[in-house]
Amino acid sequence: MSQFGSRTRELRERLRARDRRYSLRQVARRVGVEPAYLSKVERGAAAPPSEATTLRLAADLGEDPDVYLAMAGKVSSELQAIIRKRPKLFADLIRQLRDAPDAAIFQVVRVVRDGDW
Amino acid sequence: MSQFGSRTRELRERLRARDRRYSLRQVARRVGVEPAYLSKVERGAAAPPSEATTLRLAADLGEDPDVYLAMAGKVSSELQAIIRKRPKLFADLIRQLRDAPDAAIFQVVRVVRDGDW
DNA sequence: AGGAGTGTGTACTATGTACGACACAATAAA
DNA sequence: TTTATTGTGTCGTACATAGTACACACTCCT
Repeated sequence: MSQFGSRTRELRERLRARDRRYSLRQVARRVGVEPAYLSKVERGAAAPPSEATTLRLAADLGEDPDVYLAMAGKVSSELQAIIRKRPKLFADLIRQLRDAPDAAIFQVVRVVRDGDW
Repeated sequence: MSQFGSRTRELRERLRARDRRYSLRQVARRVGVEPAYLSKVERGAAAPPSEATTLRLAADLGEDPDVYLAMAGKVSSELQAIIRKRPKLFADLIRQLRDAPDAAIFQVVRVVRDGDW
């Protein structure tokens, strides 16, 4: 539904063209799941894996963890913990930025990072 | 563990002192759960309720939804959806603000809201 | 030709989530 | 003093999550 599976397969096959170590079975072994399970996930016959498994998969395929979690329909529990510490502040901020253009958000990140404000 | 239960009981009893309609049973009825269940939740014998139930409870007790969800160890699925649409941007931003003082975050909210940037 | 490696179908399962149903004793209201 | 209301103890359960185990047919080396 969120194309997590097909995207994973696409990515893996792309890597596989250059490196035979990216067969479904070998990826499954490195990631620590059964091949049959990964197969089902890639075909969308099973829901995206848990956060932990998704992260190991992202690492193996060289993908960004947050983006990959998002495709799996999740938000990193680490980020959630940060939000939960100051729920009101972060909730307001995030809703405020819901419709802001990418560039605007990026600028906020930069301003905060450079900390001269 | 996150004192969701005891806080709920405390709040409810405070309201009850002024308004008899805040008995455990009547709150449970309005919120749409069984009294036995709410009792267990308040005593910490059951985990905090689902997001939907937590929100109805917060509304009945006049509490902030985001703060109440946070006490329940959750982050609103609405906020999660916003983050998932632009995971990289929001993940960076939130991590960037993890250690920022409250006032700083609040100022970011204000700057964004007033939109003169 | 034979073995290694490949993806997949079917069946099963352990753990967690989120409650409901009912009965009970204690207290408060009429 | 009935009657109603309150909080709670015990038991059960429907559904989702996150997978495992095994067998099977196919393909690729060598």
